[in-house]
Amino acid sequence: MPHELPKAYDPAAIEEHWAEYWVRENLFHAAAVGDSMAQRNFTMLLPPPNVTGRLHMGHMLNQTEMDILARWHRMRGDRTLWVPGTDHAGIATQMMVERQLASEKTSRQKLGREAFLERVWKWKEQYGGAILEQMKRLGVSVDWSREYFTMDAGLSRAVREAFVRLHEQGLIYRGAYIVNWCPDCQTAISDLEVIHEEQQGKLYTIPYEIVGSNESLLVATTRPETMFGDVAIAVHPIDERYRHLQGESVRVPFIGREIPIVADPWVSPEFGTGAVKITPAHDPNDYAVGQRHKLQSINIMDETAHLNDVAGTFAGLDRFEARKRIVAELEGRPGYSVKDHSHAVGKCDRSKTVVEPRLSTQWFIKIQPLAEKAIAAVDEGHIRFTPEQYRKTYDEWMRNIHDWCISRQLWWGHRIPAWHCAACDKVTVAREAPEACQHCQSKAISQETDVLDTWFSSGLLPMSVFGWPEQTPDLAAFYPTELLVTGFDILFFWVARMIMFGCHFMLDVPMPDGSPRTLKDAVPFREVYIHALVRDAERQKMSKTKGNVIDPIEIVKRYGTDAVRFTLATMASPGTDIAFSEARTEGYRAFANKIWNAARFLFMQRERVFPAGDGMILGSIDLATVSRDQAVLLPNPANSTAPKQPETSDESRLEDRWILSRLYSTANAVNTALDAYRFDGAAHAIYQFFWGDLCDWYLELAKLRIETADSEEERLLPFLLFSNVFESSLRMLSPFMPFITEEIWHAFYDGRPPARSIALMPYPVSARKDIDEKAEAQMALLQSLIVSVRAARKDAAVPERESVPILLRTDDATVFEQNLSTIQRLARVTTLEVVTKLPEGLAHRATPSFDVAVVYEKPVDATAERERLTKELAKLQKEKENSDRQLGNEAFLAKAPAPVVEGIRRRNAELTTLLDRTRDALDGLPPA
RNA sequence: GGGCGGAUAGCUCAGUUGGUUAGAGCGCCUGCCUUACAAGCAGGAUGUCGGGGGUUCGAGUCCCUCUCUGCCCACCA
Repeated sequence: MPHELPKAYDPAAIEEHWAEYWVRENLFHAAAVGDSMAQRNFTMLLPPPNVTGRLHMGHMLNQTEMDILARWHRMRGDRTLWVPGTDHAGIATQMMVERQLASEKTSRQKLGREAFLERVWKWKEQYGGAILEQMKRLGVSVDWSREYFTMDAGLSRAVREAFVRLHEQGLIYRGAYIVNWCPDCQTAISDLEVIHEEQQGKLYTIPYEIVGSNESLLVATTRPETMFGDVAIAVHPIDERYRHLQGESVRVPFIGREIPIVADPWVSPEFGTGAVKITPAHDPNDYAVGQRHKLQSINIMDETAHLNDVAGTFAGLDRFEARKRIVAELEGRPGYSVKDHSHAVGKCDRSKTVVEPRLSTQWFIKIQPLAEKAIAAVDEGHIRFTPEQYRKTYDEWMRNIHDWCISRQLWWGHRIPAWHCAACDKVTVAREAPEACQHCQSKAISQETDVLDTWFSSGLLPMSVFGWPEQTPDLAAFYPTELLVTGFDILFFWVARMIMFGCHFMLDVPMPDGSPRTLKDAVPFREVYIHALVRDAERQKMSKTKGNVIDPIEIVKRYGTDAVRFTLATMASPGTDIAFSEARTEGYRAFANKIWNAARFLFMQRERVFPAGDGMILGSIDLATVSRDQAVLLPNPANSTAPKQPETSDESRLEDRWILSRLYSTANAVNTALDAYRFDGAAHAIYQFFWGDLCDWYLELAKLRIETADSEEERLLPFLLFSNVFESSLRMLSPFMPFITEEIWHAFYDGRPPARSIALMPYPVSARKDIDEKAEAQMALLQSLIVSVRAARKDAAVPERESVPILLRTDDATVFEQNLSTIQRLARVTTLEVVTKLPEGLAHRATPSFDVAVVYEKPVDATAERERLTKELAKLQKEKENSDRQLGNEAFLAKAPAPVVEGIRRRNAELTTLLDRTRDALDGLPPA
């Protein structure tokens, strides 16, 4: 039974089936062993989505790009591995579960650490897979057998190993420093997690009473509530205004503590009053000043940013409430003033709470030694960025890097493998829980309660997913990965950290052949492709608060995954954000529909050419690996009784040679574009070829040839050729539109496909010899004539179905005479007569190579024609003038390369002809 | 404060190392239900390439400058 496609293309009806099929067949599994060593690797890591995540448009763009590349590489024969997984997302997940607990009128504190963690794991099991399920629906060609979670046993072991090694190497230290504290999340966060927002605030000038004087020193601050932590007032050493006060003291308002006036060059005399309050426990600059002057630090707030007892009567107040009260009480004091002041405020990336700089004991990575290798890796070209500008961004950041605060006061995450001793107060860092303190052997030890920053574990992924620190076959086979595709938003969070960790740890792992590893092979990936942001159709950033978030699954339901993928691919030009437009998607659904219907045409013709019942199956004639001439001659492997195929030669029809040449040109364009991550270029080339060349021209011609054929042979050739080109096109399209191509491809082979999936077939490639420039040029001429005739017919208002004679004036009519039947069929022409002069009054078109007129009794609309020709004439004249000017320019003739001059000469000659003909035609019109 | 982008047709965007007539999709106009497809076919209109200056035989493309706009980084209270 020949395979039937339903009349209407319905993505919903086919996509789910194939999505499941690909997973079930484990189609995209890559083995670490067994493959030929000659094979090239193509390995990528999926940027792990948060377990709390739902798929958004950014994911879909990222995954579409990765999937196109993965499928393309796989079809080109590379050993392709794409590893999926999810991230435990410390803060996000903990907050999610805490919210759930709150709705049950309980809290993590009430549950206790252990019960809470159990609860999070339960939550993870229940909801954590949602995003992966969504990915499965999108059909991404990942290796599901290698799916990981960042808190899996193996990956957790890698985290401990990395921590312990860094500690042993003296690159991890613990101490009290000013950190970014989020009072809402109640944990320290890294610099990267703080987002600075310009804000309209106030600058308060506050009088501090000078000890032993009636006068006051005026101090400007944006944060009056921190005054209780003041330990000094600083002025610039050479500031004349305050020189006499250096060494004196002032009293902190409200609490009356005496603090010294110190001189420090960090103070800028121009700002505010030139006198700065120093609050080491709550400001990084002040902390530095405090260190220089050996001042103490006074912490005035608790974890929730409420003032503590130091604040006297203000104790217990929230920091902002305290500010209000303080300001109210200062109101009216002599010297006190307020003015507007705009400044950047740091907020917690997750909770949007204003970050409180706070002195606290945390764990840090001494980052400089890691950064140096990471800088070298990129400098020496072991890692390439696309677009290239990100290399600079990366470099800039890496060179100005600060130590990384890696401890978080959370429960969900990798608990720091350090044990505090109650006896000697020292810390034991170990891979596994120790029996006793390594310093004093006391058994009174307890594990550090802090967990690690989530990015610590994700930074290790390129190693840990392959089994590091074990030297596994996977690690040997797949490290380093080839490519990382990601958004710029996690360039520092993730990309930079992976590079630092990879370059640091992997140097110690020998190469598979036992030789020592150098930086070149220690890098976690060789290329980084940074993609754009997906915005809404109005170029607005998508956000929940704006309510303009586009749910990819919704869009996919309406238009099909293939159409959405194709939309993203065509719009993905590097460096520019994507304004996602449904109108565009609608257009590409139409494209999918076009493919669908071309397939239906093919299958209907197959029944006609090979009447039902003879079991005729088309062979897989692989145009990718055979030359143009062989393509048509290949025997059909599926049926030895296949009719003898007609021979092709130079006398074969123009359109046949042309469509093959176009197929190869397109394969070339697509491969070149994908090599440079130009998804847009690749998608456009395929679109143009499939619709513009194959369907609009070749299919139309083939259809007419099959219908009017006199013999079996005449019918067979266009059909087989169309069939082959179509099958090649499916393979070419497959990475972009995996679903529809899979469906049609299986139908094409009528249930007996040469492989389990089109995704396992070879990708079309081409060589220069496959491209027939002569055929492409001749066909272009022929197309130009047909289009001209159609246009002239329209001018003359010839009814669509009526055929008319045409008159042609040309120097060389060979191509037209050889392809008369093509012209007759596609332009509805009866006879073609070559003349030396066109009669006046007929609808006509002029081109550089020919003049053509349609013979039709109805006269042309003289007014409309005059208008058109006048406009045309003006345009030609302008171009002619330009061209004349250039050719009259000695400097141009002398300096411009010969081909350019030649081109302009040729064009100038054409213009002369065109101008003459257009003038003639205009003169030939009846007077207005 | 430092750095990086963007400005091309009504809309969203391409435009390779400067080189002949600046392109695509959508939208728009006209005519067609031609048995693969009206999610279609055929034909058509549309641009002082943000402003100004410069380099060059030649600039959408290179340089300077201005205007508008987006983003990243940053410890000035």
